[in-house]
Amino acid sequence: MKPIVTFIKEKRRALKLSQVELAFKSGVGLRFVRELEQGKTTLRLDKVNQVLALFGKQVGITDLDHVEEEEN
Amino acid sequence: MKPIVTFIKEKRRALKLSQVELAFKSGVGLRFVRELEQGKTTLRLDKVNQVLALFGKQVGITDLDHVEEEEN
DNA sequence: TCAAATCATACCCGATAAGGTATAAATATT
DNA sequence: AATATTTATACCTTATCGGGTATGATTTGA
Repeated sequence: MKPIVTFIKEKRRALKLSQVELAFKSGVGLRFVRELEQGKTTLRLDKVNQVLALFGKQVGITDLDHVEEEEN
Repeated sequence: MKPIVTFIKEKRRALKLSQVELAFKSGVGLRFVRELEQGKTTLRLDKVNQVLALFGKQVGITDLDHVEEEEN
């Protein structure tokens, strides 16, 4: 399972968006996008979803990665 | 995809835990467990993970449910 | 190599999440 | 039915998230 952090970074760059643009398009603050991409763990769920929605994703339940199988 | 809310409620009851016990075992406040099970969307990510960890789960990326296929 | 764009870090402020607790409502147990 | 357990609602306080912004670092590209 790919961490949210890396998913967002990859997806954003794939779409050639800057953090500023991503912030604007998703309606969150720039600060938030930065903290998000830097792996801050105390973010608010709804804000994270707000960003993920831009990529057709949302937060959901996944297995706890102990050893980690990969995919995607 | 099962919403986090329902997953937690189901899992907790399956393990015959009260909200109080769940709160204690996961190390979050009782209030948090309540708000979590009532679908509050502004919760902090790390706290949600703290609870999910008890069930071997964590928060991750899932598809946005438009029409919703079921499973599980 | 220099300039421009992008990103990281740090500060302040207002809003609110989280915890604690108390009480009421609802469920379960006897 | 009466009681005990569990859950919901409400109030208060503290800590901090999120936004804004400014500055410095890093990356990109001309």
